Amino acid sequence: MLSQKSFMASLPSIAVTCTPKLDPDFRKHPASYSVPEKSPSISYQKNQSHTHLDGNSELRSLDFREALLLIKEGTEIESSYYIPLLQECIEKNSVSKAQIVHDHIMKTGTHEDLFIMTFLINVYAKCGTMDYARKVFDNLPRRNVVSWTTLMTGYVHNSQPELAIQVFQEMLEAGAYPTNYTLGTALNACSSLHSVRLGKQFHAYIIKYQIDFDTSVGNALCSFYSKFCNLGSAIKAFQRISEKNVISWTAVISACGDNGEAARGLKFFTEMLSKDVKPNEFTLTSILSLCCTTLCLGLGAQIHSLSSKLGYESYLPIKNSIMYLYLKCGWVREAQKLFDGMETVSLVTWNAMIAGHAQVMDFVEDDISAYESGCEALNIFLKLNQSRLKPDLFTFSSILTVCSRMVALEQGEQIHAQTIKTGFLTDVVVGTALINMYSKCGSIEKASKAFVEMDTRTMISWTSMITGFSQQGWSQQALQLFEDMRLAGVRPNQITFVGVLSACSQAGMVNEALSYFEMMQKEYKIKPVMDHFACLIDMFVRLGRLKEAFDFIGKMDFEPTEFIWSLLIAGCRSHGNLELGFYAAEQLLKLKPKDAETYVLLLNMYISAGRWKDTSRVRKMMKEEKLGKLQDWSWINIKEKVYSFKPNDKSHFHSADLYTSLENLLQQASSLGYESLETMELTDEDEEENTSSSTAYHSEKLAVAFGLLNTPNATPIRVIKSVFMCRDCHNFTKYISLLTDREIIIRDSKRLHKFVNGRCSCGDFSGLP
DNA sequence: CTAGGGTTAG
Repeated sequence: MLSQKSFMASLPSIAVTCTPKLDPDFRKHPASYSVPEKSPSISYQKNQSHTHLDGNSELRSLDFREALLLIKEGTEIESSYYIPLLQECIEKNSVSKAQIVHDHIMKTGTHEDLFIMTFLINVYAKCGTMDYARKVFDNLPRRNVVSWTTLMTGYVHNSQPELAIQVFQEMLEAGAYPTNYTLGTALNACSSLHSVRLGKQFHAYIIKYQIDFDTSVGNALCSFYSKFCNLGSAIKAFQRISEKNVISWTAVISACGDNGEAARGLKFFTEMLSKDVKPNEFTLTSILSLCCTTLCLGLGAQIHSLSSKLGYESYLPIKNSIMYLYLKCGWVREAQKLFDGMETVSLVTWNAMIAGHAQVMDFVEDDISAYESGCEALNIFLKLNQSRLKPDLFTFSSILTVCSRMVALEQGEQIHAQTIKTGFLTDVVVGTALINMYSKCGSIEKASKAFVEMDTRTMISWTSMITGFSQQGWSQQALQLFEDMRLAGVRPNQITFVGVLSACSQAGMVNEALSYFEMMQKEYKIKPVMDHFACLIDMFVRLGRLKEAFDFIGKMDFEPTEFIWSLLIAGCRSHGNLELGFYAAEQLLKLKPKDAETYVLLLNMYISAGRWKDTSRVRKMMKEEKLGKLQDWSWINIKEKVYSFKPNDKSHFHSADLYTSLENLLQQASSLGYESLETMELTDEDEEENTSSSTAYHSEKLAVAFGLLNTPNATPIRVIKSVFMCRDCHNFTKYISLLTDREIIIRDSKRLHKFVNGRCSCGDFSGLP
């Protein structure tokens, strides 16, 4: 590994020994690489193969050899004869073909030709065989800056940026001058090396020799700064380019996209069009990627038709982006159709499908559809594993997220094993996704182990672990970890503080919560958002300090959301402050909530207070807002099979046993002091089944009972529920955990609940209806 | 030299 120091030491010497002028010949370099317009006769095969030889490689390789036979071995020939053949090697990614040509070149004496040999280096590099590329380079009769640069580029593309920098040094020592291309490649090496310092040195050098106006230098600078999240410098570098080409525009557009400024990227795109710069396939994919982050389906469709017009219709990255855009916008069927119709797919295609379904899980209205999307993602992952392609770090981070959202521990553990085998666990994003998988499945110890075993951690890794501790009710550990994070010099963000404040809230640590709230604003200059206030209000409500909670709402400099009022209402209900509760309910109704759960909360409050006028008013509003009934479903995953339950579900095998065991549990719990609260009407009125039965069971009770009957003793039970848990079920589940000595993990639409020994990790969240 | 796919939230 090359140390940065050695390069820094050598920089001044370039400054002294190099003339400010660039190598006068470098500008000829790109032109001489293109195929001559009048190609020699043997090049006809290339075109032919494009039209109808697809899938007939045997015939093709015969032609390839015949082409070489046309030239007598030993006769010196022009390098341009080899170019089409070598280009074919690149297209086919064929090292063996390259070796045949290479052999021929040696025998005909063409190896004296520096141009053809440099091209050969390029071929081996593109095929991923840097050892061969290096050998060709080492045996070159002479070297020029182009051959040095080609070798460097090869190392950068093959993830060996340190060797690229080393070659740069060798080049300087050999007395060659860097060109704009060399410097561009060097900058790319710095990006891959994650070395801002080294890159800035190159920038200084570039400024010194006043070549920042150069197109390829400027392009490289733009993407270099973009990769280090310095969008301002990236844009500056772009603006200094005197002759901006498509690549410059594409670079600045993707810089905006990569740094979360999609709208700005789109502005550059319109500016580019107004200057009559024609977008190429790279530009179009960048724009489509912006559409994905901004969910601009309409623009995406326009770009789609534009790309067809420009002839990039069948270009795979564009197809992948369109498919991903469809998924992200919820057009699952259209995406699936596109996927099914693709004759060639890449790993990116699979990954986009999996990641897309993971996103669909996150935004679909009901958890039932979310669960189905998750199953679909797992199926796609299974199919990918059966294909010739192998999952990579992108696949693993997405699929682990799917497992965490599905609370699918068994699948998650298998994937964990796979990440170890394939070596992808060393990737920090995969590692972070693993932490989340374990913590969302209620295995906080394993999450913590995964965290400890990481080589490097990002801010998100720390945040995930802090949030994980907090969600499991391990407030002390969460706060301790936050202090460790600060000591490690990692800067927390908004989301980190959500975790910290929620930890304080659960532990009822009012003073700590308020001081962290202040620290966030004063020390880290982070503006509090709704989630931070929600944590604090939740804290006061839990403590029964409703007045303070209410006063805090007044301190916010924005309008309270549905969630804030819901917290207060649920709190007022459990602490018996009806007056404040009704007031909050009026405020909430003014907002015309869009969330069916909120209405059900209100409905139940009014029903239990006997306020029939208000009850019918709320029902009317629900109809006006076109909100359907809540569907109470629960799922449990046992031995990779999924069982789903509706309330009072009797459709399962041995369901009589299920109800008997629930009755038993109910009796035992009652003897320990459990009192059934009035059961919340989750599914709203008109359900005769509910009203006729004296003991109505919400779906999670059935799923838990099913789990108890069908898993060995002491096995944790993991259930997902489509709507929020009601207080009665929450309370009853505490007793079940105590009576059966089991861990019961229930993830509802709002939170994670882990019941152990009669207690829940949510610390009796105040938002329980 | 430029592109498509990944991790954190009440």
